[in-house]
This record gives sequence, C-alpha cells and structure tokens, in this order.
Amino acid sequence: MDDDQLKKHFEEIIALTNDEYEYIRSHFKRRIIKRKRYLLQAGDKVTNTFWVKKGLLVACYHDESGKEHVVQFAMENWWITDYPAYFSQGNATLSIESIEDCEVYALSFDDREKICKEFHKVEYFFRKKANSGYAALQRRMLSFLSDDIKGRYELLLKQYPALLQRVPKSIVASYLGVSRETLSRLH
Amino acid sequence: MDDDQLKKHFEEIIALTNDEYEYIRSHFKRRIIKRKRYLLQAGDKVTNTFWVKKGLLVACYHDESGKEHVVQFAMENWWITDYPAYFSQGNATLSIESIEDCEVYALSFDDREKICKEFHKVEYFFRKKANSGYAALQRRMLSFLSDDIKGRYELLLKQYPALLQRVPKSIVASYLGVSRETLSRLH
DNA sequence: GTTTTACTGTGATGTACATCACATCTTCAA
DNA sequence: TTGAAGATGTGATGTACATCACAGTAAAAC
Repeated sequence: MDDDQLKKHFEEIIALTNDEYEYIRSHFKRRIIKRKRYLLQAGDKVTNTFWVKKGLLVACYHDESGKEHVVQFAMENWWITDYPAYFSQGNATLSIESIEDCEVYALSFDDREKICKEFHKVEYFFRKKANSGYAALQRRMLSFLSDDIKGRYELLLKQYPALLQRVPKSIVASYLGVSRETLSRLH
Repeated sequence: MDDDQLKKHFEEIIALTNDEYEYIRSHFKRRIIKRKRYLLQAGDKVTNTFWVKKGLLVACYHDESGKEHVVQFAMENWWITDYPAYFSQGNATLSIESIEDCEVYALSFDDREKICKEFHKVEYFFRKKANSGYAALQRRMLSFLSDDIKGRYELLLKQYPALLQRVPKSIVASYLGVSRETLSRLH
C-alpha cells in the first residue's frame, strides 16, 4: 500500500488502528503536480492544508513590485499551506509552487476539524504539530533578529542540509532575507 | 471572584461548566511580580507557560555581546514563555522580564498535558491558540521579509496601538529589528 | 544535438542603517 | 525636594548590503 508513509507520519505521535487510519485517510485527497507549477495561487480561497509525500515546494509572497519573498519550504513529511488564510478561511496572500515533481495529500479545514472532533488523539496530533511549528518559527525569528547573514545561513545548513542541496540558491537567499549575490559572496 | 477573567478567556473558544473551570483553574499558580523583574531567566529549566491577567512582559534574547533582542510581548490575556524550551522541556535561551507590575498564572507543561488529555475541549482550545499564534508569527516573519522599517512599524501600530503606548521605544525598536535611533528618525 | 533558459559568481556603485556621542527632558528613587 | 537614571532625538561617520551589469557554466526544452 502506497500510503504507509502517511500512517507512519501519524504514528510518530499517536497510535492508530488500521480502521482508524483508513477512516482518517479517506478525508485526504491525493494531488500530483509537476515541477514549476502552482499548488496554490495568491488570491485563491484557501480551503486545504497539504502533507507532502514526495517532492519539494515553497510558499512565497510577491510584493507590489513583483519581488518574491520565500516564507516556507516543504519537503517530504512536512505540511504546507497559507496558514493565516487557511485558519481564517480567507484568500491566500501566499503562492505555493513546486520545485520538483510532487505528490501531496490535501486535507480541507472542515475535514480537519471533523476528524479532530471525532478523535481526541487526532486533536492531540495536530496540537503537537502546531506547537512544534511555532517553536521552529520562533527560533527562525530569533535568528533573524540576532544573527548576521552568515550565522543565519549556517544555522539553516545545519538544520536542513539535504534540503539545501535540492533548492536553487536564489530561493535560499530569499528565505534568508538577502539577495542571491550577497549569499554567493559568503562562500 | 477575581479570576472570572481566566474563565472568560477560555470561554472565548470553549464552553465550560463552573466545576470544569474550577478543576482546570486548580492547575494554575498565581504569580505577582513587580516591574523590571525576571519571570524567567536564560538558563533556567522551563516548566511553565504563563497567562497574563494584568501587566506587560517581554521575552528577550541576549546575544554573546550582551545586546538584547525582543522576541515577544505579552499583555493582558496573552500567553508567554520560551516556547522551544517549554515544549522540549529544556533550558531557556530567552529571558522574560516585566515592563509593569504583573499578575500572571503559571501552568506547567505536565499539567497542561494532563488537562488536555482529560478534556478533549481543552485540547481543542490549545490547538486553536497554537494555530492563531503560528499565523500571527508567520505574518510577522513575512513583514520582516518584505516590508521596510516604516512599513513594519506601521503594521505594528495598526495591530497593537495600545501596546505601543505602554512600551519604551527602545524595546519596540528591538522587536522590529532596528536601533532605537533609526526608529526615532521615522517620525 | 542545438538552442534557450536558468543558475551562479564577480565587479562597481550608492545608500540605509548601526554606532557613537551628546544634549535635553521626563520619570524614578532616596 | 533633589539627584540619579531612563528615555528620546539629533548629528556625524563608516559599512554591509542591494542593485545593476556582465560573463560563464549547467540544465532544460525542442
């Protein structure tokens, strides 16, 4: 069965019987997208969050001058969406684009609330995930406030060495809040 | 009863009977601290998160050169701790200091897990809070990546006008990632 | 296989910001 | 009430970075 990987992902935190898992699984919709395509576009209504089975995506903001700012990456076993818009049921300010061919599983907001309501342990799973995500984002914010560019890059390299092999340096630079020329000059 | 305010805070999201609330309430410990004191110091084991009933606090990081970086504010009805350390049961990298005299309610990690486990709706409450916190932090990160200093300040002013009246401008500047002189020059 | 596109590194230039120093006013502590 | 400490604004100076331009290499598309 090809989605043992999603079951394993849940079971990193909670125990699930096969029946429980099949029921939860039935709320996800599989999506295949090719590289350099949109999974989500700014302005779209955001109804889904996405778990990445395979591939690599980025969430970006394009400012009024068209400049692209990378807010978030997602590789295998990560979740991605425009979270502010997803939680408030609003329209996206971010776009999500594939860097590689991807296989993702979409879970709508209503379905997520439904399975959390039906299973206390699924509620627990998503609270744990949210707490971890918040801690990681707070560490990133702290690095922005206190580290110089070299320090930020080295932290990212230490945290996600495999990720950085797969992403163009111009995208890494944008995620770090610097130009690709500046990042290039660090080496 | 002087902690209707904590009950009201929970009831913004979930319904609680008086007995349920009294039981939950019994897991919190009241702390009074005077202005310019530590609630948490870097290096301390982080066992508690804090809900603010009255007053104003900041969470700061001091880098190797002693420079202070403000990571988070908390005024009434906000929660604050060193989240990465709280979730991982580790030692604080942040210090939490009072800007005004404060009354806070401490909830240990173990007690929070306990009341979440015992009440599905408390689990839901904290998942909702975590989701909101993540969305707010992602918006802040995005502002850092894409707005100039003036834009960041104006966003903060629009979001929390009352907060900015209560905080020294040097602390606001640090939270925005700029020097107090630069912030002063924006006016 | 060839052409086009993407990616990366480097040089030159201008500027927004940090830093340091100082002055003034307000608030706090004794 | 007085002196000390804190907060804020302003001027001067130096620099790390963005931006623009260009060149070369690798990968993708046809």
